[in-house]
Amino acid sequence: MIDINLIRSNPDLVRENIRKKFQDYKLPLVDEILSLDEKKRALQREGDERRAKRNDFAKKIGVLMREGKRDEAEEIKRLSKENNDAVSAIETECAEVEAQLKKAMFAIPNIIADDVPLGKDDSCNVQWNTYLEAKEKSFDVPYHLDILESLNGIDLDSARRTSGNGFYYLTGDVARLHSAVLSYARDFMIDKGFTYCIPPYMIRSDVVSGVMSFEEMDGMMYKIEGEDLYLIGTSEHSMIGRFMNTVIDGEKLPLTLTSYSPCFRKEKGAHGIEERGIYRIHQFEKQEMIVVCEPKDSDYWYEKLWSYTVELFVSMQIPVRTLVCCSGDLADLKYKSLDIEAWSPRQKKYFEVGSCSNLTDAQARRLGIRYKDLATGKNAFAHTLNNTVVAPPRMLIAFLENHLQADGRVYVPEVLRKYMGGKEYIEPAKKK
RNA sequence: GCAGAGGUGGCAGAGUGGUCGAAUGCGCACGACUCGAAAUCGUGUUACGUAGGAAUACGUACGGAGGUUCGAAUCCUCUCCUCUGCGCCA
Repeated sequence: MIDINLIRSNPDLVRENIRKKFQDYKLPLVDEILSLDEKKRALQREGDERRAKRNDFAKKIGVLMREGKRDEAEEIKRLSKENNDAVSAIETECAEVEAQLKKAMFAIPNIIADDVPLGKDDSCNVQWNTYLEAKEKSFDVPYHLDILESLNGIDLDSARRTSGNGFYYLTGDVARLHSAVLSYARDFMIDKGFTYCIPPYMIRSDVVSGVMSFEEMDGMMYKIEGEDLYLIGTSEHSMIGRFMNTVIDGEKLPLTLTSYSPCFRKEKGAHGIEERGIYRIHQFEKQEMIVVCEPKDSDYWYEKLWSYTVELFVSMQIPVRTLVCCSGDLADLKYKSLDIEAWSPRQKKYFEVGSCSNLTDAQARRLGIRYKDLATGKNAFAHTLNNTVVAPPRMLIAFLENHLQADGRVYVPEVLRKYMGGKEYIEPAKKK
């Protein structure tokens, strides 16, 4: 959500931003907002006057009652009642106007950064850089499920019986590798000075509706029956919800946090051959990074955040590239965003393993995340950023494909070995 | 889960229907005193919205949502949270 003052003072900038995002159908919203805003303020002025009157009447009645002037008090009571009817009429209308205004404001996209490339959809995203050489293998790399099976590392049949499609059992060294990657990623971020955090895995509906739209919620969130609780789709939900409607002491900024959580997603409407296996699933685990900072620092942290993920993947010897998200592919709350993609030697292309976003103050304004500015002593909206550190098991696809050897073994990079009992290779299961 | 107690400003803590945005204390800021400090004294010190250049004015907010009333921190209903005891349990 953007600052309404920006629409009041510079509606053309807001319109231009909407055009840049190829959302021309939203252009009428700007004028709609301006007129609703004016209407709301007029109603508020009128309501304030009426309420001032009500307070006045009430005081007078109090005085008259004490003095025992019953009749006069009754007369003012009658006037006050009339006035109160007007107050409730205005309040009802004002609430309606406010609801319309809020709805329209939610639809206005955040102002995007100047350096965001313009484009209609993800086909216009721009490769920024590559890290490590994306080498082709000397042999045909099998589909990740086949690699997992060759390692005796997955049981999808049982998972389908116990939980249905989109779930998995990871077993043996693969399960251990899964944990090893998360443990390594956790320690990696702690070494970068981030505070490790394990958040609630369920959140209330008011937090859910704060962090996402109704459509997103419907498509993603699992609800706990009989409770006002939802399983989180990412730890960002509970990590950002943590600061909802709070004022953070300016001295405590920036908050640099890294959180672990399982993530649960309905993934409504997901299908396709490349999604067979553990690419798109209902349950996965993720190490995330969250930064809450002063506005002047968010550009700095944005660059830091994505570079940490790159560094992490490189240290595990997995080639990655960075892909700058174009204007049309950028979610409405985002100022800028960059995907981290890992190399798939099987598909001979990169695929997404993480996403880094600077939301500037849009998310904070929506959720009421403020900080006390040290210099001015005033409260202001903070900037929020988030980025994936690593999210297995999807990330394991890249891992297995890149580290599979011709003999069927899977190489374990040095940095992970201490989490893998010192193993240098994961051995394939013996054929019967 | 059951029973009891409670949720008020940065903190502690009064206030049980009417000049209450809220006593008092602490903290904090500024000033006086002082060579300087402590102590003391004085002044100030919530947030959000609307109007205004500003001083300021008005409105809203006493966990949250509704209700009663001319008027609610105060009464009623629901709900959330905290504490104490009991129960249950990794």
